Amino acid sequence: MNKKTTIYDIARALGITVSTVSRALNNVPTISEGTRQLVLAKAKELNYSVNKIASSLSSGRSNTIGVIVPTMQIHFFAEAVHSIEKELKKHNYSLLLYQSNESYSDEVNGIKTLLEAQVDGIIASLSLETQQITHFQEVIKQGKCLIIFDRTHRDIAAPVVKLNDFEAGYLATKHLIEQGYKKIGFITTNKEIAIFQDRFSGFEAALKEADLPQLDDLIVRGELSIEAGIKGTEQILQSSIQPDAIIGGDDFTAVGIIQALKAAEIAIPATGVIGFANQTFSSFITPALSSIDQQANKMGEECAKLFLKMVKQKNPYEDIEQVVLDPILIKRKSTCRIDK
Amino acid sequence: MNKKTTIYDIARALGITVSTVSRALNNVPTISEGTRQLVLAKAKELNYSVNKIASSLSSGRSNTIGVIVPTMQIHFFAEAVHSIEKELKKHNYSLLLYQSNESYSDEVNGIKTLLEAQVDGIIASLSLETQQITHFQEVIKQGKCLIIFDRTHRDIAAPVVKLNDFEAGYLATKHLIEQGYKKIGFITTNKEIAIFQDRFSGFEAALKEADLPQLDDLIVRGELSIEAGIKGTEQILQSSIQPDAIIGGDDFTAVGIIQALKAAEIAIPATGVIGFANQTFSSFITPALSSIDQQANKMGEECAKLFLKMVKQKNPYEDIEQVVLDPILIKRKSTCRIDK
DNA sequence: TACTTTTATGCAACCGGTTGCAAAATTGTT
DNA sequence: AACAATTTTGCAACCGGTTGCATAAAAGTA
Repeated sequence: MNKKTTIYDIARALGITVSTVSRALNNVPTISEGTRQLVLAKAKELNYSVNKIASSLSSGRSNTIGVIVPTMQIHFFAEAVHSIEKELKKHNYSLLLYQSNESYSDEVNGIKTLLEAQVDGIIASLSLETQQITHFQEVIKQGKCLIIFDRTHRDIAAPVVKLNDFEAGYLATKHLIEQGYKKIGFITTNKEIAIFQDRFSGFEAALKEADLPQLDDLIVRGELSIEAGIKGTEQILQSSIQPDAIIGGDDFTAVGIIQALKAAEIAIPATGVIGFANQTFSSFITPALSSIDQQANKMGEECAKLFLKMVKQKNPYEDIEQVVLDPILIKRKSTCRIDK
Repeated sequence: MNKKTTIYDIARALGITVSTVSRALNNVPTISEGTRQLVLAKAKELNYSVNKIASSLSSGRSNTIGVIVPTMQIHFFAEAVHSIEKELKKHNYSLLLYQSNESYSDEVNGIKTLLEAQVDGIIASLSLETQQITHFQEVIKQGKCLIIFDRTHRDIAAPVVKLNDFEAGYLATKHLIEQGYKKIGFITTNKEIAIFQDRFSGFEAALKEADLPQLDDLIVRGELSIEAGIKGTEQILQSSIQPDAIIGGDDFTAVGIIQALKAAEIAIPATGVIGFANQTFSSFITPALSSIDQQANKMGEECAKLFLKMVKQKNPYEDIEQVVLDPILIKRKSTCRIDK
């Protein structure tokens, strides 16, 4: 492979200047139609292809956006990244991907890397470990667009896209109550993460609204996983009160709940089970698991749109927008003992 | 935000040249320890951060790799990308992500975009539509490292990382035979994609080896999906021969098979079911689905390693390597009527 | 035809680093 | 102390575009 052709080659071949060539290639209005065509033709002839690196350096815009997510192994994030990429691609942005692997130091490093790469903006969801947020403030300080989604942090003065998790918890609980369940358990995480706390608050609110007691024996705080769902359910079943429904902090936990109930020969949906996230598998496990959809795609889309809007503004942090998506209740067998 | 500090600022502050600063920051051995320390200290003081764009332009290396996958919505690809990113990050490479969305023209565009971005290499898995491969040849022609994984194409003269899909089909079938299943059905795609064809060939080989007949009535070619699994199973059940096991072209199809068998009140694993991919959900549906693990993570890792190896060579296409991973049989309830 | 406007192009600096080669500074040798 | 060998640093070109400003060319007007 001989050296790649540059605008200098085109200019030389045509006996014009590189500035003219540059303008022709970028459809700058001040160029005459005639030369534009000449340049385009010659560019094609020489198999020219821009060097975006050079272009970025001189223009100061990289047309690249950085995305930091905990891990692509979590389907929700893969889905969100999918949508972000799909949306931004339409506007000629490329996506630099960085996984924090749920580690604070990796996340800090990710921000550093992306800033060094001169991204035009960063869309991020925080790692479970993250407490300090100076690295995010640095992004803002540099005047780059920053958007936080799903796993947010109240102290970051940047636009946010998230689910109304309170509403999610409320919806799930209210649905159970409407189905006649009264003694409702909840297996969730003991970590202080906003989304999980909010879900729980929604749960509490729905109970209060229906004048139902919150039964502490039915509430387990630990991990979120199939295993944790099983253990949690076993623990609940040993308490003096028998639950007639259990909410899983996420769908994996809910699967564990289902397995434990089956093992204990407790019928579902006589005893109801619901989870959060509406994972792919939720619809086809037995019984099909009711869940609250987290709208990963919509969230990714909104992030992308928000970025496109911000990047156009002189001062992106003028008024900080907050997009709160409504959760969607997906009713399936595991909670429907009345209708259906 | 005032302008970012550059090596010029550091040089000026220290009364030395930018070349010296550059060398100090890059740990070039020809620099004296004294000045290196001075530069590093001043860099920290001024909160300096490299501009990788500038660095890339002048050095000719972007330290970025492009990854093209059909879509992150497919868990296998998300998982592979996860591993690629994780592995390459260790070696200071960043990852530009591009989804072809199973579209040929998008894929072509992806290659173009990544080349323009001056990536040091591209790791790709082909879209279902792709027949022409000139865009990949362009990558090779430019001397950039190209690695194809999973969805490969015989005419691309680049290293490949893939699963031994023949072996996968063979393993699945042999396992069924060992479990005493004799009338084995297969629901697969009608598309001519190597991996699926290979799986089927493995199926045929295992049957032949065991002197079992290949029962055409039990073979359905169409789509791969839960729906297709259900439809396919219904079709098979209507044939004159009743199957005692059915293989799903992927785990989703296998889930459909399970659902259809349940609906027809046919017991599993009296009638066996096995799929391919070992999706997350496979282990916890009822009955737990046996499957062939596709080793997404391992595949990603191997791609990364292969790239790191190639990128060091003067002529990356000297001898083209091919990494073929062995599939792993995951035995679960859905096929284990003997032991366990 | 001469002069003003309005395009279209060229000039040249700039973006922020990297790197081969030469020159200067140090160190070593006798 | 003089000279050679070695280590450090500086010089300057280069990577491949972009863009504000000036100038040349084309078009419009009187």
